[in-house]
Formats: sequence, structure tokens, C-alpha cells
Amino acid sequence: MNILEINKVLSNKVRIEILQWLKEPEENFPPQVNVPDFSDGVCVCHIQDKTGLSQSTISHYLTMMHKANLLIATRHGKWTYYKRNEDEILNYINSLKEEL
Amino acid sequence: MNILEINKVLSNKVRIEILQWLKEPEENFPPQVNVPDFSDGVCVCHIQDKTGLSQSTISHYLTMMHKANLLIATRHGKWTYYKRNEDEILNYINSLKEEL
DNA sequence: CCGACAAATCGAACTATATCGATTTGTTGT
DNA sequence: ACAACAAATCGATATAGTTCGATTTGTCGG
Repeated sequence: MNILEINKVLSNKVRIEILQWLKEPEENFPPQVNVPDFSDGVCVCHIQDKTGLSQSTISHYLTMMHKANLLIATRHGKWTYYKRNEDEILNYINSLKEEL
Repeated sequence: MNILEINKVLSNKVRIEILQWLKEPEENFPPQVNVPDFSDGVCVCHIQDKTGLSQSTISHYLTMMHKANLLIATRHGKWTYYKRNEDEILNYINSLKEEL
């Protein structure tokens, strides 16, 4: 767990919003079409639609959030789904509480 | 309280370290010479010495940490002392816990 | 095997942050 | 009023982050 790396990831408005949206996928995204529910997260294309940014930018954002261990990625066929890594997010906040 | 602004401030190693050093000024800095104790914080020049960065860079860092409300500044004559704003730091962490 | 599509990666342009030395501002002691 | 010093601001350059379109990779259905 790297506080500095996570802070860098979270020093961008859109990336914070993505993390927040993923708290309540049902409220923030259209229903999934290729998987029954949101238990594996939200499809990249839906996240992209919501931000209005380009496909490459969103892929880059999600990749860096994944590298920082804030997101868990699952692939179903052509589609990649991302969801929050609640454990790591909690670790991060607890580390801040202690170390900051 | 602006999470994004604070995250930007804390997306730099040296600025995180400054905040951490200021948790225990007695351990991390030489004794104050112009004020009796550390109750008003640590002199800019000591922080500068510890980082090894230039005076202008450190002044800039401390100013932005102050603008983000993470630090409290007190001037005694020629010297400016900075200390942690514990209330705001707690607010920040609590906001993360809720909003993130 | 191939065409279509989703996602990741690449390369480039633009913007923002980091960092310095020089200058300015504020304060104190003479 | 002025010399000396601390800190803040300014201006410039270097490094890092943002963002895009184009290309590549991976997967599915025919």
C-alpha cells in the first residue's frame, strides 16, 4: 500500500468521481447487458460514457487506479468490468489516519 | 474543505513528509531559538534545512499547504512558524471516509 | 480464419507541477 | 534611515500529468 501513489491517483477530479460512482453502480450506471448484475463491477464503456472523455484516457485512468490497487478488474469476453477494492480503500484511509 | 485540493497538495513526497515531521517537532527539528517552544510550530528555515530544497521551493510548498488549510502560520518578527492544523487534517480524513 | 468490436497501449501535443535563482517585501537592531 | 536577514513572490526552465487519435491486442460469432 503506497499512500503517495494513491494520493497521486486521487489528485484528479474525474478519478475521484469514478471511485465515488462505483460505490453505487445501480444509481450511477445503466443496467449491465452482458452479465446479470453489478457484482463484478461496471463495464469500461459505461464509465467512459459517463465521463465524456476518450476511450484511451479512461482506459489509462482505470489502469492506473487498478495499479494502485484501488480497483479490481474482471474480464468477461470482450468486456472488462471494474469495481472498487474496498479492502484497499479502507487500508488507505486507515494508513492516512495513522501516518498523516 | 476541498478533498481534491488537499489530495493535490499531498501528492508530493516532501509535502507529506513535512506534515509527518510536524507531528513531532521535538524529534524532527532542532530546538527553537527565537521562541521558547514549539507551540507555534517550526521555523521555515528549519524545514528548509531538513528537506535540502531551495528556500523558494519550501516557501511555495508551505504556502500551498497553508492555503489548503493543512497548516497554521504564525509570524514572530522576521520568522514564520508553521504547525499542523489538526482539525482540518481530521476533517479531511473523515470526509474521505464518508465520500470516498 | 476473418470481420467486428472492446479494451489496452503507443506517440504526440498541451497543460500543469516542480524547482531554482533573483528580486521584493517585511521586520529588527543600530 | 538603513543594513541585515527571513520569507514571499516572480520569472524561467525542466519534468510530469492530461488527453487525444491511431494502432495493437484480445475475444467472439460466423
